[in-house]
Amino acid sequence: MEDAPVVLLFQRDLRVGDNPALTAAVESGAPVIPLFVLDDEAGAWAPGAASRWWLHHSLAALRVQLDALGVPLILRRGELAATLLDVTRAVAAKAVFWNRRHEPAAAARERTCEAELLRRGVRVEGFNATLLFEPARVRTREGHPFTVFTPFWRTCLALATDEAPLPAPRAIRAWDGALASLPLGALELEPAHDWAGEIAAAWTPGERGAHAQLERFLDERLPGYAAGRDRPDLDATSRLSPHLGFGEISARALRHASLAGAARAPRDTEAFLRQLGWREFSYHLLAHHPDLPDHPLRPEFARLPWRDDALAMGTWRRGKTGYPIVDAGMRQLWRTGWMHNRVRMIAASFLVKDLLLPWQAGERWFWETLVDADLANNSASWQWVAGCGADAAPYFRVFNPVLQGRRFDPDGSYVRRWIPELARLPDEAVHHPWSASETTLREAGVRLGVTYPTRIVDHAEARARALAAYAQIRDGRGAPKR
DNA sequence: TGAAATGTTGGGGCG
DNA sequence: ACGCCCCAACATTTC
Repeated sequence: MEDAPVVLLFQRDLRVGDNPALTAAVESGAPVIPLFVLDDEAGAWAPGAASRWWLHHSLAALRVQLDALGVPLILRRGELAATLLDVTRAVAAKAVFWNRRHEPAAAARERTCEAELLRRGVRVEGFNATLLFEPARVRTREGHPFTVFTPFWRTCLALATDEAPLPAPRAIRAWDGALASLPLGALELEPAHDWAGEIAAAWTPGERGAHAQLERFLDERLPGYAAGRDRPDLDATSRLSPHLGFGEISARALRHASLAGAARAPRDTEAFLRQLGWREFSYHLLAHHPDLPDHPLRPEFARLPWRDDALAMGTWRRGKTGYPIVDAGMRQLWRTGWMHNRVRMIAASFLVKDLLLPWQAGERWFWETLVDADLANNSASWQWVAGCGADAAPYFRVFNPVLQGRRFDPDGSYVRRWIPELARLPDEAVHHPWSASETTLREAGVRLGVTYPTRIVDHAEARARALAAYAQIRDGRGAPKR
């Protein structure tokens, strides 16, 4: 029994570098069996279509890396606890190592697994590989969870260290028994139709792709990041979010790498770390408010008179609202599985405020279509936009899609890229084609209502409607003011 | 990590 | 020369 193996359960940590559970498993001296379990019964927030596409390719990449280290990746499909019990029994494993997940449902599932495994005499060792600051670690002076970002992040920064990431193991001791694995295709993660064609061209899932992207970011984009990150026309963001989401690279490695250049570009480094901070804050909120994905943190928002308009919802999803910056974003999302963050805010504000459709509907669409869909980030951000979150934008803060477009896509190149039918409009008309003259439209080959939709709502009217809806709930009485 | 409405000020045109 | 008005430009308040 001396040579009983240990199982290494991969979750959202699909990497061999800076992987604490993997390092501990290797250092235990026992043979290591790497295992990934696809749990189709993982509940309402099981990965969406875009995430499943990414997961497929990330697992393929992980398998290649593990093969090079001398161990095969075992793939299974089924309920997590039952599968772990099956596997540990079949190989007589003495321990299971994993990096913890922090989503409440996933964490609860892990606790069940741990109890069941312990009951059968299998040791469990859990690690943190996902967050810089686990939710329980950061507290106000009163000992409460934070509800406001700025003091939260200040407290984190006071705790912060700059730990170097763990090196990848040079080799992993293989188990010499036989253990069946499903072929990757049997997980059925890839979409049936060719929806992913353009997504595939835009990304390289896997740990190597993640590090290549990080190097590009540090060299080319970190200088100027603070100012450029809001410009969807510039390709000035890190584009690391899906890699980070699947744990192909760790937040710790990102912090360490960006701090190495902090002296050269302190403001830009700080701005980048701050984005990691928002992710930490989202996990903090989710951990302390498990129903964050489904229910507004400010309960009165459940009484807001949201509309039920499937037609408008479809128009938004397909990028046919008639507001170019919104439509460009929604089309970028559908075609590449990603949308620039500034445009996410604009498109989200438009759904919630201009269309008065429930934020959960937008949250669900993003969940299905984003390759970087992350339960904490997605739900916290939608609540922020809707104004019902802990540290949310006030509800009356309504983005004007024309002004936002002009400010952040000044020559309209982002709009032109994703809405080619508007490409020939002059700069001053590209963000509001409805106010262009007949001549201008004709010369640009634009026929409103034919080649490009007429706008679904008038923003000024929609804004007034949203403010009126908000007024109904703000005093807690349900009666309109005045 | 807004925008619109409203208020204030000061320069210049003009009778 | 003077007062009046207009209206940018900027500041403040409100949604």
